[in-house]
Amino acid sequence: MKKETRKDQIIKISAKLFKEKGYAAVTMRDIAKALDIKAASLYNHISSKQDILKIIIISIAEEFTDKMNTIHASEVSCIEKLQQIIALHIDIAYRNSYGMASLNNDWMHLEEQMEYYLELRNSYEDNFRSIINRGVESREIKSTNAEITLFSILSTLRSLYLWIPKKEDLNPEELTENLSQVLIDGIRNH
Amino acid sequence: MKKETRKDQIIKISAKLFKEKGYAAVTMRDIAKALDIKAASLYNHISSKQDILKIIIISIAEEFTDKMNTIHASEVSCIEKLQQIIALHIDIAYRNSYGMASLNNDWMHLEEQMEYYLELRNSYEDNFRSIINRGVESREIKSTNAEITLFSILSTLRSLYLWIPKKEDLNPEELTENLSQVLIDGIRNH
DNA sequence: CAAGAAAACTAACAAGTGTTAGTTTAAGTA
DNA sequence: TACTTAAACTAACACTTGTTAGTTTTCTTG
Repeated sequence: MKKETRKDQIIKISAKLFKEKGYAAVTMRDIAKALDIKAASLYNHISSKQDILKIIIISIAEEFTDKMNTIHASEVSCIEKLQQIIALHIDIAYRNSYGMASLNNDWMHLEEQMEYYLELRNSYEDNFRSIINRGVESREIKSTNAEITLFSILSTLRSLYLWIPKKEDLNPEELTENLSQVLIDGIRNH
Repeated sequence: MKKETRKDQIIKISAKLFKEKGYAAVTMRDIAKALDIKAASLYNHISSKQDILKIIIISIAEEFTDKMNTIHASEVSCIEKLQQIIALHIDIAYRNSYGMASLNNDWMHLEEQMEYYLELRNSYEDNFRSIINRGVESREIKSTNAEITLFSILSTLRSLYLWIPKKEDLNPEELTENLSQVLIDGIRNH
């Protein structure tokens, strides 16, 4: 375990500030003040404000895309794949809830990397859609409009970063279990 | 039906720009350019940039809170109340998807009105929670962690604004029907 | 300890920010 | 037509923005 470099600290504190106020509203002087240094000193470690955003967003997006590829390729039932996707989102949201905020809300401020980001995101969503469609074919999943199914699950998972930091009493395993229940089998009592 | 004033146009185009880039990244000159006038001319109609944001957010928040009060007080089953809430979100997202973006993402840039906004939001959420808890007591709703149930439904509904503009083929009634199905009874085929 | 590198500093820049003051033009009314 | 008001304009303001240049301090290592 390498120790935390100054650059790591900058990324971390920036992600926190970006979550609180959004990328555009955070200034280099805000970031510097949070680390108790001057704004110009940041440039010994990062090359621009854009650079900070890029590092935050692309690393998470790549992790999602990689792990989704693994899940998509694995030989388990569709329902089990969905459970693994839910666990993946919960895991990342626990480890990096600040970064998740930027991924969701600040990606439009990427410049050169925007295209690459959108490729990663589309790849992720295509795999997700493919899993659901496969599930409908094999009759594991109801044949309600598959896009609605995808939308509903994905928007819940994408919002986890807002919710997890407030509920520290719940451990990831329990949350994965309960959330899978709710998303897959609904809330109505029979 | 009063005709659209210049102020209405400013609010509308601002909401659109706020959705695309976020409140902080949109300048008064951006808004003016979209209306083909100069930035200073905006001040004949609104008193500040803050003022625009306040008008966008508070009007929607009040509508949600009002209508939620009505639903909460009505004499129908909990499941029916949930369906009405889903219909309410879909209705507003269809009518004002730009404003919904600001409500979700830019509320932290409210200043004097932030406190009031948070009151409205808390009132809304408390009513929502109360409906779910009532449903658990009456055994209409599963007794899985009620906070997870609330979170899951609410985050799907809050994301509708992102999704509705892309799926114009689907009408509101059909969407309400299908989304209720997914959120209440889940996606697993039995 | 000496030397080189890493990381902080001060000072400044050019561009862009929200907003105001004062003026001109267009629209509506008597 | 004359008058009033609404809504546009130009010009400027004080301040903030991301970033660079050049310098000094602190840390690391032989």
